[in-house]
Amino acid sequence: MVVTPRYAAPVPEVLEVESYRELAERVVGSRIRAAEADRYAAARLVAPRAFAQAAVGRRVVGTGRRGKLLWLETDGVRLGLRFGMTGVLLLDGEAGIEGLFYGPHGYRDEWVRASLTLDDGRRLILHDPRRLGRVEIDPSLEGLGPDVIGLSRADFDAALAVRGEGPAVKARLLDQSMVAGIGNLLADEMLFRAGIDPRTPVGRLDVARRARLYRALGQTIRTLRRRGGSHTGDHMMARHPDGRCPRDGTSLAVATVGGRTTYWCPTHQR
DNA sequence: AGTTACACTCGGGCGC
DNA sequence: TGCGCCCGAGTGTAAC
Repeated sequence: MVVTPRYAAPVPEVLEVESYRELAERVVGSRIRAAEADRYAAARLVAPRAFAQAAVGRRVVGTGRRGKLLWLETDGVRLGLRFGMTGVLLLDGEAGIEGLFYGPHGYRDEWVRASLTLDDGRRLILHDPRRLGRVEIDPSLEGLGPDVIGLSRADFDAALAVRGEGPAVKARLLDQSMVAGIGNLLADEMLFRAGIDPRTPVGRLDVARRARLYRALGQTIRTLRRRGGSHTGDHMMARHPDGRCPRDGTSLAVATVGGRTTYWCPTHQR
C-alpha cells in the first residue's frame, strides 16, 4: 500500500533525501487536490492553512534538492520539505506497487505530519515520529552551499578556504552553507576513510590531506549510496562507547566536535 | 571567528 | 513488566 523510498535510514542525510526525491518524481504531472500540515510541520515557516492554500490546485512539474532540502516544483509555488532527524517521505496508494515500510520507527498514522493528496488519489506523506521535519513555501536556497553529490574539486577547495586556522575540519564539513548535505554520519565516515583527525583546523590541512579528504568524500558518497544509506559506513558499527577501529582495532575516541558526537580512530586519523 | 548551550520533540535504550 | 532518566544522527538562535 505504502510505497517507500529506496532507503529510509535512521536519520536522513543527503543520500536519504535524494532517495526521497526519486520517490517524489513519481508524482510529477499530478495535481494536488488536498494538502495538510500540522502546526509543527508548518511551524514558524508558514501557517498550516497557508500551506494548504498555497499547495491545493497546483500541478507538480518537477522535483529538486539541495543538500537535505527537498522541494516539489509546481506550476505556482515551490513546496519545500525538510526531514529533521526522523522524517521519511512516503507515497501511499500507488496502484500496482506494494511497498512495506521498514523505516527505523515503523509506521503510525499519528506520525503523519504533512500530506499532499493528488488528483489520482495517491498521497505523498511526511512521516516523522519526532516533529523536527518541516514543510515550507518557496524555501530559500540562500545559506546552502553547493550540493555534496557530485561536488567538484574546485567547490570543495572553496568550501575549505579559511584565513588562519579556521574551524575544526568536521565542523566545516557539517556547515550546510559551505557544502550542503553532509550530516554527522557521513562526516565521520569520510574523515575515517581519509585518515584525518576531525578536530584538525581546516587551515592546517596540507595539500595531500585535502586531496585525500576530497577523494574520501566522493568514495563515501558513492559507496554508501550503493550500500543503501548513510548508516552503512565501515565506521558505523563501531559507533558506540567501546567501539574499535575496523581498520586497526584501536579503541575509538569519542568527543563533541562541531557540536555533534564524533567517533574517530586516534591511530590512523591524524 | 568559532565554539558551546540550549530549544525543539519524543522514541528508544538502559538502569533500577 | 514498569517507570523514569538520558541521549540525539537535524536546524536555528543566543551567548560566551
